[in-house]
Amino acid sequence: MKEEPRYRRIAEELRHAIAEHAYGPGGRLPSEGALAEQYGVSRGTIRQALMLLRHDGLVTSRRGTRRVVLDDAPVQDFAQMQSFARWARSIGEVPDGVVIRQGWHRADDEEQRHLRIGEGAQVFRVLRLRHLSGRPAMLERTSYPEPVGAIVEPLPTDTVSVTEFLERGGVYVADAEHTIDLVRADAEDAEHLHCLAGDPLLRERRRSTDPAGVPLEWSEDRYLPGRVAFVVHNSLASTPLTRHHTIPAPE
Amino acid sequence: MKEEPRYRRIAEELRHAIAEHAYGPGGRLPSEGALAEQYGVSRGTIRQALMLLRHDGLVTSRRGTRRVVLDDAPVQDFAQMQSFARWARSIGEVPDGVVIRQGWHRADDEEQRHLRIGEGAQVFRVLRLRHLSGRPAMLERTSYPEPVGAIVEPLPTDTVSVTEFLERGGVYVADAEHTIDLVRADAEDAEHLHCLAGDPLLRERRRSTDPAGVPLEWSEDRYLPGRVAFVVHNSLASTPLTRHHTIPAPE
DNA sequence: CAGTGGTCTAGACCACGGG
DNA sequence: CCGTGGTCTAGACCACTGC
Repeated sequence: MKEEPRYRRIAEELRHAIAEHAYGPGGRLPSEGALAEQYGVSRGTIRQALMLLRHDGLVTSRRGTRRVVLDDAPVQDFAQMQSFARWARSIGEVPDGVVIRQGWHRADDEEQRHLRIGEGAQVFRVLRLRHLSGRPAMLERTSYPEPVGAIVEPLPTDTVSVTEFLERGGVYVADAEHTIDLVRADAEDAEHLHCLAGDPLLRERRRSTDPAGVPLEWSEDRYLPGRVAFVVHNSLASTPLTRHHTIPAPE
Repeated sequence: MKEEPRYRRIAEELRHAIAEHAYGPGGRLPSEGALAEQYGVSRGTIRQALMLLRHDGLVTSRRGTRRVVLDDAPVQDFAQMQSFARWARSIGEVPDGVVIRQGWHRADDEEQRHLRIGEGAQVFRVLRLRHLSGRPAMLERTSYPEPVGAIVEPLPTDTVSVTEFLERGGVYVADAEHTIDLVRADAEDAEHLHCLAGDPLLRERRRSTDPAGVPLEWSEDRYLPGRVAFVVHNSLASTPLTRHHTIPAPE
């Protein structure tokens, strides 16, 4: 069992206090000094905890006044964003996953670029259909570089959570970059998602990396519209969301 | 003129050094101690600077080894994400905006909730069409609460950047929450974006707040597909991106 | 004006990675 | 084992808000 650092545990306590409306919404948090005394830690540690809440958009912070509690609490952690199965369970749905096709291939240009691998390298491609409580929700095309692919390959095709299995194998995701846009269903999408070719889908392309910055997967996920939305919090303190121009592809 | 804090200026310098491939990609940054000495500041200040780069996904960080430079540099700041005009200029396009309709109304339920205002309150609604280098790109339906609406109302209808005007009026955005999903064009969308009713559009709903957490605007922006994508960086260190379940609306 | 959060310092100890 | 970043402390001064 790992011991979480002090500031994370404090942040967790404050999260719960806020969720139970101990202060607001619109209410004011105690001052940093008061919290430091209350928890028996230094002000610096309290500030680390509050920084976490700030990045999640749970509290404001400005010089001169106490922090103000915002009403909306987007309570979701990195693990839930990273794993379809975990996310589904957290919203009370039953996740499900079926491999439609998988195999080793020579990496194409896009895979070489996103997985940062050389020209001759092999990747393990998996086409997987995801259900939410029995209904098709998303079609996932994932490419794994050699070492990760070797771990994924022997998995049963109805494995619900690949992420959780990889973690047991010591593969941890630390960072992910997501690109969200819109795409039209191709014949394969249509077949598995039970829609028509040409129907619009919400697309999330994702590259996940380990703590050392080494790419672990490159995935293109296509969601049926109307069942899922992506929420991002952006602020002066940290700006993880950017808008990108895309060249109209000739397709 | 405002003096930027030391750690922000250092982060800026490191950003440039990285952009000019002084270390990588894949290279290692100097140790925190070395940087502290080099810049003549304490290690804590260096850590603040590096934290900024980490949140943007520019460098890794793990105990035991030096930080590693990642190759992709998403160089875009909060101001560019917040303002269509600024963003357009930063990618070398000419922004343009035309008000199609505007006026005061009683806030509906959604506006009351998102702008955190009472039942009788008035909002100023603006329907604005945005161009990128002359071609329609996005249709924007924004609601401003009373005080902000009063500032926006007298603006000429071809004002390119409302955000920049508001800043000159002392209205600063500090936080924004974005929800991204897919929607079908209605008759009005189709007319102004030159597409067909029913065509899919990329939708970004946004609430912006000031440093005190007071809502400044609630907006629903609909983008023509293929010209824009949203990019988010997510990590164990901060998780601003979440996936949300939406109830299939009967509309 | 007093109280707040923002910045910064100069230390300390520890957990972890890699040789 | 050494060097690294992660955590934490106990101070200090300043900028800003709100009374």
